[in-house]
Amino acid sequence: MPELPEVETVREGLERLLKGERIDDIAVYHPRAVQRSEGDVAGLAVFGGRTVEAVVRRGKFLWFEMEGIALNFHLGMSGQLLVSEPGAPAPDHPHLRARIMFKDGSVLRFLDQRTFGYLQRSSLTEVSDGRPAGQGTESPFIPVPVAHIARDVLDPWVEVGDIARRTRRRRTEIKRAMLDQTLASGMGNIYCDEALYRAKINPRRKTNGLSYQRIEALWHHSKDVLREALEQGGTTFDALYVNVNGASGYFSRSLQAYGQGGKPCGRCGATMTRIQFMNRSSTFCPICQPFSGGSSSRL
DNA sequence: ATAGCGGCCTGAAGGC
DNA sequence: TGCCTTCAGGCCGCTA
Repeated sequence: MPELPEVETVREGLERLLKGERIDDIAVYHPRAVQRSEGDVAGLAVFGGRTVEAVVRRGKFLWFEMEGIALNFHLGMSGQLLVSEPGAPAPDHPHLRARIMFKDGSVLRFLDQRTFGYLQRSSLTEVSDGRPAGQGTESPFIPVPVAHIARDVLDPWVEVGDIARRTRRRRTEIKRAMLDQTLASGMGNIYCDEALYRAKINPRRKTNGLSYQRIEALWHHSKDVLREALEQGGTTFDALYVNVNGASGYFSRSLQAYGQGGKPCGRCGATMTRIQFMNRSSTFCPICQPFSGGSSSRL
């Protein structure tokens, strides 16, 4: 499951290996790998001869700036981007969805078991605040399909106070708000559970029933969780193999809430509760993260 | 406009 | 042993 830290690791690898290179050709092996792409599969031909000017990320979206247009990627649930340097093999694979061949002989392969991921040709549009559109660029231009996605919590231009104020205006459950990519992007189920655990907030608490201070603290915890995961996960990938690996070190060593249902809480020893929530699971400590009032209303 | 929910997809894991 | 069901979850698009 590539989450924001994994996508940023991939971005850094692609930037290091492919920035400045020119695309020769793109081959597509599965129709679902190209979704909502301008000109459909045939439209990808315009990338031939164009240079990768920047490799940019906002939330879990990743794109190449290519001389006025974007080649935009989303890895979905199971996507991988693998770079083979010139002369190295780039073999077929049962889940191979596309190959991007570069003039220098490099090959970028897109693999995706569950085909939730895709690549697409997109026009660029200017972001309203005029600031750099994402990690990896100074340009304020963003692919049209990404324009509605908010800045992510690791974005240097984002202000936690601003996210907190907009969160508090919502009238919904706090975890729903955290997963809403138009409020702040990049928070998946795993990192939401971890941040809520650290902030001692029940996932079903209402946004308007929490103080500004607690919501602000929650977003600071969110930022910390993502930064720590990035620091740990970013060291496990070598230069030749830009990988996305759900079993990164962070997952096995550091998770305190996600996947811990039935196990004792690391703080108080109570049994961690797992509930169904938004067609997925949500795990929390019933003592540290109570649903109603009590100690949870204080910091 | 906004909130909330269903659908997309396949391999692993568990039950019988 | 083997078949069937359940689960994982980000994002889009539909509905109210």
